[in-house]
Amino acid sequence: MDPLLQKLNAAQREAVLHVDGPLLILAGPGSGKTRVVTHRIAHLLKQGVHASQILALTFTNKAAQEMRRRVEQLAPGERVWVSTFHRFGARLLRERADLVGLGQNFTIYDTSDSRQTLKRVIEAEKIPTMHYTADRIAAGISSAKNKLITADEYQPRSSSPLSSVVARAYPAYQERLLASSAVDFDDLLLHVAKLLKDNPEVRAELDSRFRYVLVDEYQDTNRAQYVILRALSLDYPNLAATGDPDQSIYGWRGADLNNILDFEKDYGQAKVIRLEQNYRSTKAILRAADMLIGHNQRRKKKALFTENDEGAPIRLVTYADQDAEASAIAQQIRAAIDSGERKASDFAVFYRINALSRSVERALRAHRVPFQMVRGQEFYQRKEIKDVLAYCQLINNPKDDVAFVRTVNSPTRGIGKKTLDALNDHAYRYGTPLLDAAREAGLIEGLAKRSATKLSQFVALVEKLASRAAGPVEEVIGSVITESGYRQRLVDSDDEEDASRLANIEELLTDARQFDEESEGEFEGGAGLEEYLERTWLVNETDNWEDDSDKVTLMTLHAAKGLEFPVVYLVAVEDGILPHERSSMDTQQLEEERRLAFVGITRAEQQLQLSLVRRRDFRGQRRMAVPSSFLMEMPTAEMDTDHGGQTFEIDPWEQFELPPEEEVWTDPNAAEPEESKPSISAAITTAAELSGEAAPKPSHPPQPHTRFSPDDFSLDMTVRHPEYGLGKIKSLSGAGKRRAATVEFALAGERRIVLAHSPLEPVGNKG
DNA sequence: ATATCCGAGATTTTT
DNA sequence: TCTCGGATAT
Repeated sequence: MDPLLQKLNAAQREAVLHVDGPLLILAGPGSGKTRVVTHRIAHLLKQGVHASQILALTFTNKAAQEMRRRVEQLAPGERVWVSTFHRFGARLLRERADLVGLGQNFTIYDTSDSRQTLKRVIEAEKIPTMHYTADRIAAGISSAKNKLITADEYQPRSSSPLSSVVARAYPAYQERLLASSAVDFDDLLLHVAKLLKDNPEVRAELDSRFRYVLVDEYQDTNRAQYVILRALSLDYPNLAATGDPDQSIYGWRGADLNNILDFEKDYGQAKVIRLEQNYRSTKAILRAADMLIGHNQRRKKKALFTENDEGAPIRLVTYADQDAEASAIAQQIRAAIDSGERKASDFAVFYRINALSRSVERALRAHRVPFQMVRGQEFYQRKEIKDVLAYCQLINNPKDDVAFVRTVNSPTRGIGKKTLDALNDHAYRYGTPLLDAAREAGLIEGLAKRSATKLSQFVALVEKLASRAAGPVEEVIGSVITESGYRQRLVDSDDEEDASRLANIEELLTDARQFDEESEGEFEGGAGLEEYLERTWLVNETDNWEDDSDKVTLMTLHAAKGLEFPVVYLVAVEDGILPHERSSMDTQQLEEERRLAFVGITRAEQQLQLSLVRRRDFRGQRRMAVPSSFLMEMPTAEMDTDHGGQTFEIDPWEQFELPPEEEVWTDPNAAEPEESKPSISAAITTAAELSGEAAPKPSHPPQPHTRFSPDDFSLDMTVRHPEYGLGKIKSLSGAGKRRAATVEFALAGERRIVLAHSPLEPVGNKG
């Protein structure tokens, strides 16, 4: 038999052997998906398909690297294009930038660059924001872009005040991006999708060039990505999509689950293959995961199974508070390492929100357990790095306003806010980039002579630097930090923070040298500044997560996707955290939370511990925690609820009423737990109480003193809030003290308000 | 131009 | 409780 096919199960083999026509691989967790995809590429090559006809798209750099590495193993020397969606978009866009009105030297703005641009636009154009933050507006723009709605197509919905703000801001923002010859992350996809739609000959050419397109994590594609893939698979519909609807956790970023659910509808005669055998986890772990995800409606059913051992039962533990939770975990890990049973890198701790990492970090530190936290975007986000790179951006793309603003007074050159405001006004009035405006500084009214001179000096500096842009990147950056005075400023400073900044800049030089050396072989005379910049834009820190160092890994559930660990701890399996309170109102969002839990659980190979606490201090407030409703959807009866030799005798699932003085109260901004949901709570004797520690003091809500009782409010009623103004009640839930209303305010948008604790009052009619 | 003070707001974040 | 941004003071 073909050695390529050995060690593959029947379903995997079938997928690998598939050549022509659309293919959907539904790959359960740990089912050998990457192996199948890479083997399939190798098989295609063996069948005589040319490497240049194959395009493999992933979401992360890490995934792309891994895939490239494994293809190289199977088919050495073949140059298959494996890339992230965004990098692919950037490449294509550089070739055809003219078609969408960009220069080919366009800049890619990261999230904070684009946020800054939006703020300046709103300010300069005096766009009324109606109390919406730039972040909210940016999110609105982004979600429109994800849905492939362009600035001139965008229509506000009358039901959403935010959308009318977006309708004003979006075109202005987009115009400014274009004037700066810049794109944001979303544009990399939007422009490409639009380009393919509007230019049939380009589309046809690319469709035929990329005969075989493979996509990873298809469940996470948004509308723009869908359209791109579709455009590349019309004449040659050999699209192979790999994914798992049950692991779709980026709906909030625009991922559209329908893309994968409707694959067979979109691509006639699609072959669907299910990879259902799991090679990663024990039976006990897989069973719980499967049972949990079975509660989702929007999915494609899979019959997950494993030939692995039954394994240890899942542990389900309740601790007194988060410190007890964290130190117990740290202790367990410490003990396992000390006994030689495990090494640190065998462990991972997952949490729903970053804020929960604190206590775990502290405890691990206290127990001297080495750990690494996976936090995206560090190195390139550092101020000094961004500053220096901004000079490079400006050299590469003189229209880049963000780079201009960043560099113009850094190091300080006496160009302050006033100067910048005048310059900004001028630039917006004439629709020119800031650097061009600075060139004619002498002509700007309201600008002091001194300021104008300083601006001219800056322009001269930029021109001088630009004249050297063609050399090796290391030299370019070298002259930037010297000529700009940036290095000198840091050298002169006696702030120790600046010393480390200096070190970081030196590190950047090293990085650039490496880049020069690496690209030497690939391009004639090395790759240019632009390629270097593109790499800094599209690579992030998560890619640098060291999987070879012997440390415990701490990360959010989102970051955990695609990884696996022998032992996994999932903390704070509590109502309001997992599922997150912001998701509890909407079934689709709730299902996404369930998938998030599913992803977390299925990362575990041998052991899994789910934990929760009775009392959680969060945002300075103490709350009695309620076990996650997801726990009821898992086989808790077979789990091990024993904790550190101390047995909990009371059935954790016995329902009980909270004593009145310990009543959970909710702050006005927090969502109320669903009333219809059966409330479960752990009546467990905790270690703290056994050890005689005083019972937690009941916390007191601010005393409600309204003249109105919660029952005075009814549906559709018009109400007034001292802060948010007038609004209308859209829905009501809960009863008594917990009765809460969702109010649509004319100015402030939709808010959820717990009536007993709010100054909300009815207006006029009804009662 | 920098220090510092207050208030609001606070999921998740592949690129 | 903590952090970030805007406003104000020095």
